[in-house]
Amino acid sequence: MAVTIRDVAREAQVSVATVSRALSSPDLVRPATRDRVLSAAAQLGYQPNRAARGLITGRTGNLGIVVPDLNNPFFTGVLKGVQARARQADYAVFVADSDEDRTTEEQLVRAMAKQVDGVIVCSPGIDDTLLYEAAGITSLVMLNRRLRGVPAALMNSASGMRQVVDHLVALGHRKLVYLNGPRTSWSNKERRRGLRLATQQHGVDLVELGPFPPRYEGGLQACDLALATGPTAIMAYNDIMALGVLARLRDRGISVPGDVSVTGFDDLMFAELCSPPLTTVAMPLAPAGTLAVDLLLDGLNTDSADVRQVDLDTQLIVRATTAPPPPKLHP
Amino acid sequence: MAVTIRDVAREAQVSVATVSRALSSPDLVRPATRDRVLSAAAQLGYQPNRAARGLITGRTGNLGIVVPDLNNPFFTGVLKGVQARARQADYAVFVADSDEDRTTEEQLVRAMAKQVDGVIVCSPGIDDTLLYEAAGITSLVMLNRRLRGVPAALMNSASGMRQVVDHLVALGHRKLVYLNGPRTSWSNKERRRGLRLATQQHGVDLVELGPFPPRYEGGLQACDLALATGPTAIMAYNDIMALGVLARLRDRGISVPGDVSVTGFDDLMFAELCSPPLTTVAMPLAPAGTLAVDLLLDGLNTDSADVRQVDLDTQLIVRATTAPPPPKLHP
DNA sequence: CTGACAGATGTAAACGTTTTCGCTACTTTG
DNA sequence: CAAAGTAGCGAAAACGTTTACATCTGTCAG
Repeated sequence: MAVTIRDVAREAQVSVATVSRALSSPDLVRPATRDRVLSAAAQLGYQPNRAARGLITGRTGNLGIVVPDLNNPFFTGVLKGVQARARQADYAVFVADSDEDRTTEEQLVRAMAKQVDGVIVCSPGIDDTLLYEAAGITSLVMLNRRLRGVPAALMNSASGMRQVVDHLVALGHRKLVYLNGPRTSWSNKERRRGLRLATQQHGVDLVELGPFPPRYEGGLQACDLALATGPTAIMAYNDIMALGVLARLRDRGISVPGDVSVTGFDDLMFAELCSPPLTTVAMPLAPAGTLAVDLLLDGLNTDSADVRQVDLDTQLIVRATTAPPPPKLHP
Repeated sequence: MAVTIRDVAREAQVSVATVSRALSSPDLVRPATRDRVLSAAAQLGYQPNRAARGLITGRTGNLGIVVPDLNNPFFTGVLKGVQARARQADYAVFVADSDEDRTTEEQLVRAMAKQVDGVIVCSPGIDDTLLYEAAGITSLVMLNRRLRGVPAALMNSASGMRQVVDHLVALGHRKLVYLNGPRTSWSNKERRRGLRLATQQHGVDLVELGPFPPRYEGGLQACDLALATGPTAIMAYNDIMALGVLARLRDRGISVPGDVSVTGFDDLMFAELCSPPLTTVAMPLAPAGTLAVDLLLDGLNTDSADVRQVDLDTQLIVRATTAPPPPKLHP
């Protein structure tokens, strides 16, 4: 049926061992025979059977990524980076969607472990203990989550939040409110950390609300609570929530950024397209994806035991939802 | 290292053959021994090595999907369906992003072919001949594209477009303009087909413009051209273009839906969230994904040579961008 | 000239399954 | 009761690689 290494061997008048060597470690065979093998392989259109190779080497040439929701542009952004880098390294990518469910998430990692050389986990939710357990089965790289002894590709949310606060304070805002995302999320913790530091340093008021579901509806709900605290700027956990805030503000006839400023986080596509365009923090999604792959491959190829946790920079994108606060009515 | 079938055999006091049978064709072994094997396997945490199995069966237990752009929510919608159905059937999913590039698209299909039992192709761009060639290497299922002899999961765009026209005509619109997407796209052809039929039948005016790039910028550009033809309703090829149209209309101070109605296509997330919420056509994305997997598995398991091309229904979603046209100023 | 050594290649074992074939023991049938 | 089938199971071959080991040739040092 398919052309095997044996066919190439016959065509090139050598043994299968020589063919294998000529292809995988070329410096072990004489140049003349190597050329004969290579041209024979090319002529027959030979492609090694990865299953057979994997059976003996223990390597699959695959890697996996498990994400909570493929419909979330955040994750597809990193997936895109993962995909591209993996292809360069001649790896194939398994993708699994956990539907935000922790138990299936764990099942997925476990099921993948058998067929991949490593897996990238983008899971705000899943338990530490389960992750450590999974790390025992296969090599792991975490995305946006710090776990002792496990390599990680991190995006510097704290720095992004600091940039937001700096920006708002520079505009003259003194009463800020932050709408929390999920309590368990590492990203939310980081954002709060950056937030606390920056607001304390600037000596401005900060009210924290939530947690809210990081969704449009969460933004709608949070908006009214936020307004009740009388802020001049509302910082949402992410862009989708910010979109909900914007919608609710419009419904209530409150002008953005005239009466109140709004910021998001993530810089998803619609942040640029909504109206007014959203001031937000751009996350290095694709770079984080490629970095995650690099970390994974590093861990596989070098037997050094150093686990690297790399921080990537984030960048405030100023658009049209932030402006100086309105002048005080009763000075 | 890992627990193999031999370990299970020893534990259960049977031969490896019996273990294999107990797991893959349980009715071939006596219930008593089957139970012994199963409990031994469970106790040891045995998981079959898929590479070894694939080596002998010729099946990999994987399937692939190649999409033009992972950042496009349309494709992640179907990917999500694919992923879910594949998992139910105990298949793993390779995903590849071609970055809208035809040559890499072909390379990807070719590279995947070796490691999967079949691949789902969501490619408006790639050549027919290349696809037929690929179909020779592995089993193929097309998404939203009709190709003789190749199974396909199709979404009935024509019907969706008909629903749009019916809706607009019922509101009283008589001058419609359609903004074409890519000429080569099967979906665009289908939408035009439905459009032509419906407008002729209703006897209303239709102006076609374009093709435009199916993006936000395409919508901006198309909007001005559309207005110049004096329509009361603008139908965009897809939601993203419609978003551009809405933005441009707002900039020009034209009220939606007061002065002009706008419709999109696809019902992506932001269609519901933008303002005003967009009247559009919902596409069965996830169902199409699961259908594609079913078609693929059908083709693999049954040796019947019938190729099925299944149409899925689309559904008009009326939101706030459509209304009766403004009364004529000069009657 | 001999021994050792290096380079190039071949032989065969191994990887973990599935599956064909054959064997045994039992059941059915004439 | 003999012949023929059948159910249940084990032995071993096969899948397509990689790689440890063996073999062979030639070169070089002594």
